[in-house]
Amino acid sequence: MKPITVYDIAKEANVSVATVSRVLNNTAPVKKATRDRITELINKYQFQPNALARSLTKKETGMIGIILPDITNPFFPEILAGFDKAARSKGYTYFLCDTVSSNEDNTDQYARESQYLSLLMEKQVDGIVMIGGRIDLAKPGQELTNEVMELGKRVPIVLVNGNLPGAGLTRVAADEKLGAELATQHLIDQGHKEIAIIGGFKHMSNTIARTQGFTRTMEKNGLPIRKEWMINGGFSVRKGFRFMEELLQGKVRPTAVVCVNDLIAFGALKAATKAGLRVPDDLSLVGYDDIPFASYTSPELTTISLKAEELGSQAADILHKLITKNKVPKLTKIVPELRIRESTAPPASLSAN
Amino acid sequence: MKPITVYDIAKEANVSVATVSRVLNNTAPVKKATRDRITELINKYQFQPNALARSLTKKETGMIGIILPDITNPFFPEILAGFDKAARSKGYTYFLCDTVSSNEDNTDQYARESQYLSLLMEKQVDGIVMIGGRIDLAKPGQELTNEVMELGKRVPIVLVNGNLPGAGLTRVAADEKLGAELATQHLIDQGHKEIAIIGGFKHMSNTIARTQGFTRTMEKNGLPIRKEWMINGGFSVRKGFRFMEELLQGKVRPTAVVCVNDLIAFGALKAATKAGLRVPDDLSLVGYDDIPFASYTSPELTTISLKAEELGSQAADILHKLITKNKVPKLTKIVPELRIRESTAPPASLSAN
DNA sequence: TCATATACTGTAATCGGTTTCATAAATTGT
DNA sequence: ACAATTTATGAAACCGATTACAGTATATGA
Repeated sequence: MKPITVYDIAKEANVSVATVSRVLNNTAPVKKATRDRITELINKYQFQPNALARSLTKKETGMIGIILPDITNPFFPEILAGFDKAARSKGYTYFLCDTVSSNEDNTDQYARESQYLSLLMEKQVDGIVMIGGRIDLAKPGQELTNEVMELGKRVPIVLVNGNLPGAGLTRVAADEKLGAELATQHLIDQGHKEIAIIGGFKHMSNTIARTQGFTRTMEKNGLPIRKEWMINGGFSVRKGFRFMEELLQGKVRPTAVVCVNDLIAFGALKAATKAGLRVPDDLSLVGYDDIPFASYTSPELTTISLKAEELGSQAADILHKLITKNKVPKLTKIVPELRIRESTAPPASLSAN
Repeated sequence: MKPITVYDIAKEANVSVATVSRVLNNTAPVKKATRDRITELINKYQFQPNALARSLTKKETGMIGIILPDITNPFFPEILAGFDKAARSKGYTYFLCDTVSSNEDNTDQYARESQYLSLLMEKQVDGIVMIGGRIDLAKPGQELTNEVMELGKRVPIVLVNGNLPGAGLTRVAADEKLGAELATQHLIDQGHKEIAIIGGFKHMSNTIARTQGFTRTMEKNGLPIRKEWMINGGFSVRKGFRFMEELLQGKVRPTAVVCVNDLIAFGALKAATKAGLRVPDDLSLVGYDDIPFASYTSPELTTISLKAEELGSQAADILHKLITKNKVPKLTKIVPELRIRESTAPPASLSAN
């Protein structure tokens, strides 16, 4: 029951393997009669050339690797969907490498990235996409940077929504700061003055950028920023719940809060609801990321779309260009969009007027 | 800048490639001095053996393929997380093959499955996992069945949550009917008598099983089933919204509804909320799947956990056994669990008593 | 008609490993 | 001290394709 090979086909067709290979790849003219005879055999035996053997000589595998933190976080499947579509249309298949969700102790995400990186090299992938993880760090360790940088010399790498300062790698990224500015300005435009921002980790670049966008917009509008209204320490619904509780315990309460991501916003929504507040009547909430679930809640969540699909498809396009030795910009910025839904409204003080 | 090979190492170490291979795989004794010399060179050059070449002779790649409909549907990432963990611990890397989310016209999901199937064969994967798609059909076409069945003879295949009757393939599946029974009985236990069921497609096996569980439980409890309270035609939030609207327009309204999946439940929740109903006070809702979001809404959704992670990890374990020629049961059933949260309560008529 | 392309095909090398077989060297047992 | 193992290593075949090179047959042109 051995799988059949070009040799089997060649023998039965009374030609050499070279000729079989020629009709397989249409790489040189073959007499019609011969070609027909061969194609017929190929169909008869459902012959499929062994991709390993082919890749070994061709030095290209049509495989790429995508490394991301946690497929269970709904933001990533969105990116992946965009990536998948674009990658496939170009003939690539990809390995999914999740560095967190399969990790019980959660302690060595970066080690896991390294493992995957070298695994992918062994598998001879044509390119690698990295999303999140070490590239999300505000100040990644130099070793980590070097490791990826070295690899970048051997195989095309695209960084999505992150950076390794100094590594000089090609990136595709949402304009995080702009997104936060959009969110904050939207609240201000509605009349809010007492605005808080919650969620994220202060050692992560996206948190920093988003916070910066918030701060800058507040300042630009001459609004005060209260330190106790800037809470971080996580990205989860549970954390969002806690942060909001904390906010609600304060003597003065904000009338609106910018959440560093949608999950935090959901947690905040729950906490607010539980405390008897009505969103958006008593409190406005803006999320960030626009995961699909954002439009499933009631009220539907006003949020910032990072256009995850586009992020993914751009990553694939750019990686492809890199692989085919085309020139690409060092940084492709995706501009985020405000998605106004139901969780934001003018503050009660205003509507009471 | 060519990548270095065993030959390079061999030459510099003054040994033959065979010896290098030996220390690489620990497959035969090598004199300590020689071994040290070689390992040192391996480290020096950061040598990584080419997996293509290795796989070509070894006839095993350590790669598996996982085919699923839509990574954007939060149920699948859960499965994937479980799968990932188990698969990796056994040394596998996997190709993610999404048959829907990257598909604009959505018309040829099955064709896509076929393409992926043959692609995976070319890539010489050690095994394949299929989730959803054609295996979810109540009565899949014979051609589809045959195709997969034939493939099953050449490479191990595990079907997750689905079936191809007659193909005799190994399966891992949640007990769909039991899940629906649990959900329905829970509502009945709370005192509900007027119960509807919404969502799904009646040509799909899971919908059929879930509906059957519902029907059977209602009958067992001597409760009537109204035909107009059984609505299907989709799995999305949008559809759930519509179905619930439809339900609410009827002269008689149910006091509880079983939703064929969580997304439908979210839609139903929105529609109910919009109509001024309070869940669970005025209406109880049970979901199905227990996707992560289920506990993010308020009220949190009572639902049936199919234990997606376990489904995934079992699939990986079983596939591994198949690959390593171990015996496995034809069908591994995962028993679902009722997760009681906040969307169910006794009907108003009762609490009014 | 003869020189020159062009069409068609085969031989053998190659990709980068693993593995069988053979052989030499070092141990062991008695 | 010598046969019998065991250790250590190399030469070469092999996995299943692609492809450079070479050669023959046919076609085209002057």
